[in-house]
Amino acid sequence: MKLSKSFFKTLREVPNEAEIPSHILLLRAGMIKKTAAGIYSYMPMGWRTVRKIEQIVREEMDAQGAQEIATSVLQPSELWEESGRWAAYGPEMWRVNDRNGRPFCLGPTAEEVFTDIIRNDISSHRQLPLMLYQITDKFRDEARPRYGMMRSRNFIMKDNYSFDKDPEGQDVSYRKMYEAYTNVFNRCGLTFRPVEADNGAIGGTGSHEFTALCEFGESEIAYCDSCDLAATVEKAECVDAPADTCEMLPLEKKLTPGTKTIEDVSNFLGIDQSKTIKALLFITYDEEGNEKEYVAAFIRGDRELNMTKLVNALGIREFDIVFADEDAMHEATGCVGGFTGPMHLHDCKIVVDSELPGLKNMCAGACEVDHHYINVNYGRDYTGDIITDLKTLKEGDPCPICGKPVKHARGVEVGQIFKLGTKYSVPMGAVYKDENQKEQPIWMGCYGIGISRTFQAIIDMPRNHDDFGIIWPMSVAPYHVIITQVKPGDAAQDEVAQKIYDELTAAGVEVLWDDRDERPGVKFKDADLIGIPVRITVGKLAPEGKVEYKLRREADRQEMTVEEAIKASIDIVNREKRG
RNA sequence: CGGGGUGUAGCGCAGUUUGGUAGCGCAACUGGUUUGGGACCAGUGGGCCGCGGGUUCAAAUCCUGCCACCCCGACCA
Repeated sequence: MKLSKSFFKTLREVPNEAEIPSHILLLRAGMIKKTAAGIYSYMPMGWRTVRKIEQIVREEMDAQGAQEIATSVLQPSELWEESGRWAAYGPEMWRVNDRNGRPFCLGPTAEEVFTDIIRNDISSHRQLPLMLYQITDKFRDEARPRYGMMRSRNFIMKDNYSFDKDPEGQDVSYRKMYEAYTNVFNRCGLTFRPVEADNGAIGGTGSHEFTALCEFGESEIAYCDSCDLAATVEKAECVDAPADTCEMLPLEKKLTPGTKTIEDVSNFLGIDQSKTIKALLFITYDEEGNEKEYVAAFIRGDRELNMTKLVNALGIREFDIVFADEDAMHEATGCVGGFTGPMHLHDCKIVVDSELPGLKNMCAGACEVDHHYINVNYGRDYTGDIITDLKTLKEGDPCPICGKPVKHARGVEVGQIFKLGTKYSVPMGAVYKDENQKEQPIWMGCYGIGISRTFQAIIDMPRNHDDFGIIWPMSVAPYHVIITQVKPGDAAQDEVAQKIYDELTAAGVEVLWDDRDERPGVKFKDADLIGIPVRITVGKLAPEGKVEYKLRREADRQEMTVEEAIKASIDIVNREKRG
């Protein structure tokens, strides 16, 4: 491709819509353009990279026996009514009506459509297992699109669905996808970790998130250098503090004026925050949105509550619980803002963190203004309706597997895999006949890769950009080699550049030829900005049959003969293009 | 959805306080000189000043309603 003929434009200045390096570089390099908030268009150079990522995904999916299909972005509401998700999905779903007023949505995902597709055609155990996938636009009306393609409202997603006879088959499919995803992200040049994740709204019984580590990520993960621990912070288990072995002391009420926070009361009484019990009050709602019950959660004063764990313990949906105004709840439950404790509460479900029963002689609110109890003990002074781990695993806390201090990292979720069980097949009637002619529900898995998010996440890796621009890994670079011709029209240079272009192209190398009538500085800056891995400069050495060879990732430049440069290019491209 | 901010040429911005009919840099176009790390000179084109309503002889500027976009948070995977 000759750059002079390409629809191509770079920006010298930073567009004010962009905040983080990867988004700035995508815009400056002319790879994408914004069409509306969270909605982007891909320009030729950017689209080439997207297609390369898709190709890597296709190769890895096909290698695991998955077959590609394509479904419409428009999905009828009936299918979602069947699974129960038309009501459950909420405002994130783009809903549209056809001319007769029939409701449709722009697909945010496609469990229902795929289940519908297979349910009529799968009837025998002989047809299983089966895996189908697609790479299509997905739509989610995000409350707050952000960071370019990291959180957008319209994005490209590879989604696939596995259909198996039983849980064992489901596990096999799941492991295949785990492997495929690991290969995909390695080939794309991402630094990532597969981490255990919560199943969330999708449901099911097991999940991993593939998180690309980067500073601006929205996911927080906990991991351990000494063992295999890697989990989202929501999912990570927490080790209970060791149980106290001391004797229970007599309960005592203390006057603690104005000490509404844990910090205040621990300072006032001169005790450590880890000897206090913190109360958090909530109101939950049923599926119709009516108030259901009051919930009081208790946790050690220096811990942080993990909402996901609380929601799972209560068996409710995440958006059916809100923080409560404790003072307003006084009449109903006896709690008192800032002084609520586990004693004297009524008409209120009490959830106690799993380590509290082992901790002796704690300090807790007395449900009375300006008073706390000391020497509060589980069993003797209070009990809970549910006892479960409610803690957020914090950096430096002991690892739940090996006990060493855990680390935290931020990252972007580029893929997630789920075991769905029969969550969709049962309500939607996706069944097969087993060897004994008995009808059985199909066991499903679903697996997603955010293609457009991966596209940006690659750039966000520190190794894939610098002050001058993008540094694409060979596997996803829009072109492998850029020929920077210093003076187009110069006979010797024209001849050398043409020869390199022809020979590399013939060898299967993708070449961008900068033949623009620009000053050399402009061409060098643009070549660095768009991040082509290999640059061959054809300039004043052309009459001697020599060129300059430089890798984007490395600082040094080498003078080479034309033949040497061609060979070096072919070698490195063949070595690295698979990723 | 709550808080904050911004909308002026393709991009980055000034002008708004104190109303007087729009400007700078980059980019584009023409001509010339240049040519190995974002050149220089001369010239040219390009604006519903986010949109609507109001005040005024006169509005980018003042008042008012709306919209869009960005950031923080809530929410979401």
